[in-house]
Amino acid sequence: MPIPQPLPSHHECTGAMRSVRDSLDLLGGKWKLPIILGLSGGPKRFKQLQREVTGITAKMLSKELKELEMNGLLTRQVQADAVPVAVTYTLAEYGHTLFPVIEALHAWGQQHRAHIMRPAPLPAPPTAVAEEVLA
Amino acid sequence: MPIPQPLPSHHECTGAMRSVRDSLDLLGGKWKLPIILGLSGGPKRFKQLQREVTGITAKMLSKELKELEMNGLLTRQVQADAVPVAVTYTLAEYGHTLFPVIEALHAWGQQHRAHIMRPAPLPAPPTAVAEEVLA
DNA sequence: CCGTATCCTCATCGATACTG
DNA sequence: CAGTATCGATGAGGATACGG
Repeated sequence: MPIPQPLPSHHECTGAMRSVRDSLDLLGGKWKLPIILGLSGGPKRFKQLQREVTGITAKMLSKELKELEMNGLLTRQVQADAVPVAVTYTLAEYGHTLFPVIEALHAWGQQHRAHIMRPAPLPAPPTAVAEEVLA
Repeated sequence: MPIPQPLPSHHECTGAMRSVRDSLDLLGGKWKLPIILGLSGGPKRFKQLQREVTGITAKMLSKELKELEMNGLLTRQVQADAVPVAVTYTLAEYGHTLFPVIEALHAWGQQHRAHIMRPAPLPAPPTAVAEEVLA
């Protein structure tokens, strides 16, 4: 089964906003990022992934994986010969292009939490800390 | 009225994810970014902003502005002497720290839309195009 | 003009049970 | 193991009307 790609049109958005909304649609929701982060540690089976992404139900995991696959962010391999069937999910090359985005969100979020706790005049702008995050 | 800052605990998230969720909570939803983008063009009045952010209702605009103010991203000035009252919203210095994040979302979203249309092997990674976006 | 109050709809997400 | 089916809760967001 090839990968169809439904994209919300966001016809109401003017150019710049549309791209931002596209990203948010894909990364938003409760589980997309946790799943991607989980897979960034290497290919995983369904159940394995469910254990890693704490709290997610089979229904949600299945649904989210389907969406991520449709967008080319991960690939799905079935070993039909095994009993019971084994399915492996792998973060696609293309999925790696999300890392800068995730890193930006991570850096700002981290900085913001500190900012809220002790409102300093001008806290240092976000710096690169992505690598160990995704390790 | 000073600015209280409620922060969802995300106690279920392990370190890295929590920061990402913090950011997504703040930028997620339908209107946060459009409002910030709208204010990036300079201070605006309530009605003015509502016209700029097409489709938003007074209720949502009011609610979102309150949240953004609580997080220190914008400031609210009231000219009580004017009739009728005039209220001006300004993107705070701190709000500017979001630009790199917005830029990352914008760049990836733009790249992704192209990627979906014509799946090239390795499209050029996101490049800097933030400044004119926010102009 | 600057909002708030009320009521409503709908998508998202969770719980549980079940199938191949 | 890898999901699907069904039902139900919750909250974001919209429509409309009204108050300061």
